[in-house]
Amino acid sequence: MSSTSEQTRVRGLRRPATVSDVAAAAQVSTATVSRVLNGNYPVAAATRERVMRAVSKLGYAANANARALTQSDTKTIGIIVPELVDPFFGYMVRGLERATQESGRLAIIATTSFRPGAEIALIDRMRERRVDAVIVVSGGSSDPAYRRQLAQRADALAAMGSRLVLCAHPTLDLPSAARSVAYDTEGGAFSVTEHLIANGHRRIAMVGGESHLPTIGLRRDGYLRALASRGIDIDEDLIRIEGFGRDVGYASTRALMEEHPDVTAIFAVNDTIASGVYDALGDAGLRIPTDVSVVAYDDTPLAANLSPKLTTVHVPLEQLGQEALRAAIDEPDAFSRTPEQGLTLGTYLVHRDSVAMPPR
Amino acid sequence: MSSTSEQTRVRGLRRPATVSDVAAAAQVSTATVSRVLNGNYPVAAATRERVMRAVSKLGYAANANARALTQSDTKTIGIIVPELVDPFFGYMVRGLERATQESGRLAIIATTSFRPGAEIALIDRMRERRVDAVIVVSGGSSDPAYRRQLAQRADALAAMGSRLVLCAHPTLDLPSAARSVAYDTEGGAFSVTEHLIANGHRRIAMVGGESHLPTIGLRRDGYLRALASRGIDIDEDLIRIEGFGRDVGYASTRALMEEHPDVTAIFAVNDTIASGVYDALGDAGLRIPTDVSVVAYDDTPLAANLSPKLTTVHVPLEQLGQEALRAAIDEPDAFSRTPEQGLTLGTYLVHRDSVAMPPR
DNA sequence: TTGAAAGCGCTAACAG
DNA sequence: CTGTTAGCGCTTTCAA
Repeated sequence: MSSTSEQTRVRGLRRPATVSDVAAAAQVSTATVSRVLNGNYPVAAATRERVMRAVSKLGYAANANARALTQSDTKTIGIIVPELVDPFFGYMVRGLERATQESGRLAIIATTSFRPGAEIALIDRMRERRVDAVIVVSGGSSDPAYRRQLAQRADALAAMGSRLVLCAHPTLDLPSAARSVAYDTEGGAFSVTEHLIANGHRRIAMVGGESHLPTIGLRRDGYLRALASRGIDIDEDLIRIEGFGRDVGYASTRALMEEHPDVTAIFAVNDTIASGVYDALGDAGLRIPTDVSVVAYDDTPLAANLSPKLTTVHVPLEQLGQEALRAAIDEPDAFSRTPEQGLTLGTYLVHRDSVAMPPR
Repeated sequence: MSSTSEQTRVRGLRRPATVSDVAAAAQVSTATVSRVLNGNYPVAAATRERVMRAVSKLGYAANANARALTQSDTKTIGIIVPELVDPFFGYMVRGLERATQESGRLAIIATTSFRPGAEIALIDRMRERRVDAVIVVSGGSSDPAYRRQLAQRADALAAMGSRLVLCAHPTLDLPSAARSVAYDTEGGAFSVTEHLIANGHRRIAMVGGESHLPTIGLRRDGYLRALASRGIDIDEDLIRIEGFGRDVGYASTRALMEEHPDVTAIFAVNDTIASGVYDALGDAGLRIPTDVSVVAYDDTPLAANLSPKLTTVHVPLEQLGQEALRAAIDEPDAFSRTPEQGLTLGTYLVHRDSVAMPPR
């Protein structure tokens, strides 16, 4: 009881201990304190000992802000993401955050809740913090003005020795210092649609998504290309890009099957939508995959939990995050394996139980 | 093309602009620049104009680290959480992060992946950053040594004008400067069990969780108290606290129903476990709620997506996060509505379709 | 309304 | 091996 340590006894807003305090307590100079703390310079064992004792006695914690002032980096990464709860973003952020900690850094994570303009504003706030890099996950829009702003921020960051990395983000298509780590969105959509066609389907609908989102555009592109490559007519009425969420998947599917009972397969734009599709089909008395086949995109845990288990496109979410961090901190040359526009990770189809041949 | 701005033209690691640069460009002193930027001091309109022009010309972004050195706060909150992808933590972090942004701050978010010891280490790293407060979400353990360390950190933070807030965390039960925001864990478990009993159930099993986690301990306490209060014998063999995850819920339930076919109701320790219970029951040819009733805890979106929709205990996750942030930044007196140990938010039962009277 | 100068806590020459 | 000192970029008295 009587040995309560110094800093716990003195309650209230006292000034935290500084190098000088430690130096005084250990009877050395501040330079010596700095040296033992950073361990990057020879110091006599006895001295070191004395300093360490003082450090723990005073509960000293070096002021990272002061340190940042003299160093070129801050050991901080900025991460901007639309939403944290959604597993699509969640897994990417997980990969990102873990890699950040492994690199000895800490992550400032900020969400935009899809607010337009929020990304740019947050990049600026992170630039003030002098983060080693800022990583913008997905989101964004195809608006040219927005892309121009992003490119401008990329250059501003580069000018101060930092970096902008786009993760699972539509390409900027603009000369800029931004790096980018993406996945093969269009290709995944192509192969999953192709898979349906190979199974004999011709009347294939596409459900879910927001038409202004670049990612969705790419998924549709892949779908269309697959259809076209097999000479199947495009029926625009089978494309129901009417929003996100399970409910939307449900409603769109109910309407779709009512109007087009000849549809034998549905490509849900992501796993969540697919679960709505499942419900709608069930309520309409249609069995999966006997009556209608269903495929989706993302391969979140949900896919394996649906019944029948969902055939879906696997996106290497966590890996995307890891690679984005590498792109953020790697030396320029180490990253040179990705010449210009950046790295693109492959996607692949995970075959499960939601696809069969169409009923006759 | 020719009007490329200054900072975009000069590529490479140039030193970012400073107040002095701006001052020089605007022909004023650094003090004046600081004053217009902070807007907390009268400055002639013309001067202000000149400064602002220089700011945008140079692409100046104030160095937050330097600023932190002269200010008492850093506009940064530290958040430590076991995992981001899990919706239980996800929603809390969402509430936390949003409230943080609304308060004009940015959040450093770090995950522990349940690594023992990681929390303490991360608190220390955040203390170096001089965060305005660090919020530890859930996790933890009932280990006394750990609790002592936490209490010590709480005091160390308080000593430097910061603060430690425990969110949905077991109580420290130790005198310390830590604040705490929790939910009525035991009460929720009590009422959901009580609900089952009121419906006529006597053979009520409990499935899922890790016995060393304090939260699970409290959920079991509520369950036991409800049983005891109605004079129902406790059968330890109906308590299957064998781990987390859907798979565990499945396996435990299969074994349970095999050994105790007289069980008519199952209390799953959370929604995820419940989905495993659902599957197991289904595979065993048992219908919900006709043959066996199921209830759970958390009320994540999953609950409403299961069929039949799951009756579960609602936990105000996002609100918990918001309140934790309030506790983190509120003036001492404003927070005084929570006298000592902190705030406890209520839980309540959400009645859906997974409970019925037991079969005869 | 503006400027000069001190100082926040730390690190990195540069001397000894 | 250790100490002195000069900043890093900003805010803030104190004067003008």
